[in-house]
Amino acid sequence: MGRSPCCEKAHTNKGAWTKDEDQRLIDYIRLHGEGCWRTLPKAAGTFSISSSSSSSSFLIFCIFLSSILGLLRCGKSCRLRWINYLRPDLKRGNFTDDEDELIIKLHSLLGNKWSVIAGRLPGRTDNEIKNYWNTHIKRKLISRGIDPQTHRPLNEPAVAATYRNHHPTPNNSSSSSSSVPIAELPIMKPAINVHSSQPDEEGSGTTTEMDPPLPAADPKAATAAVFVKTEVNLELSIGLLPFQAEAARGSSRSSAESRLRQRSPLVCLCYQLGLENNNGECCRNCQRSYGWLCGFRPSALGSS
DNA sequence: AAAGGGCTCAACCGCTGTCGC
DNA sequence: CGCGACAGCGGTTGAGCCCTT
Repeated sequence: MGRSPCCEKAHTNKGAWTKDEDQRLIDYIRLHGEGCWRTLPKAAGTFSISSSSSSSSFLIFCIFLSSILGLLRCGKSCRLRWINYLRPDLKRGNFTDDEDELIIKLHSLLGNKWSVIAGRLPGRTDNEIKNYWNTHIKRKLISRGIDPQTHRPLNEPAVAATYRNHHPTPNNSSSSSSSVPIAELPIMKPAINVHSSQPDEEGSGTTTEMDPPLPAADPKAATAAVFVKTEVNLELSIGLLPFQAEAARGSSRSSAESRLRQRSPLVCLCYQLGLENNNGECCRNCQRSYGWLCGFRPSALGSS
């Protein structure tokens, strides 16, 4: 179950925004800046009604106000409208081929982390990229014979399929009994040069290389990418650790972490990046020498 | 010209993570 | 430590547009 809706549906406008509503929102944000989306609508002439705070007098006031203004939008709707449509730095128009390729490469690295991908494409929003992916790029990849989810050939050799059956991923969870040496497997080489350079000052977002690192303002996105000047082999193995084994370690972790642990199993990610760990350290969970991100939970890679 | 099927994209919904009390 | 409020994310929906018949 999620949280209760941020507004009472009966008292809010839905659907397309009018120019008047847009202008009201722009004026308010120009004056006060972004943030406090829940309180913004009231101040801007639209308003939200929290189900927890709607006293009857306030409700009557809201209804009275709405009859005058004819505007009712919840804060969430305001935020979305601003971010996806009204923001002055938005780039309008078609995606360029370079942007296409960058999106494809970023998606192959990050999956459906639209907000992180959008962070690498100045002037584009996560919603826009998500829509564009679903309507254009998916088809483009399929026409190239590439699976848009796995970024692997649609009718790839049986050997690789067999390997993945043995090493299931979220996109491929079936099982098989045969085994193939890792060395024989085709390696997904995105041929992306990931540089350890300075932040993207130009913000052009038009390069087909994934050269500049993610902006410092987006540290989680930075975590998700790899900043080493090399070609990256993104073969990835994921192993689930039993809770009991973890509990046996008897670690004294924070309550927040214990709460997190209740939600998701500990995942050992050993990135076979084609890079040996310089320090020669081993992952304590799987004993692989090239693991550098081990023993964290899937949410640790989250984008928000 | 009309019908209807497909496509696009703005907006909504449900959920998670974080923070403050 | 538990709970509620909030911001933000990704998936989904549906109105309107476009194209074909």
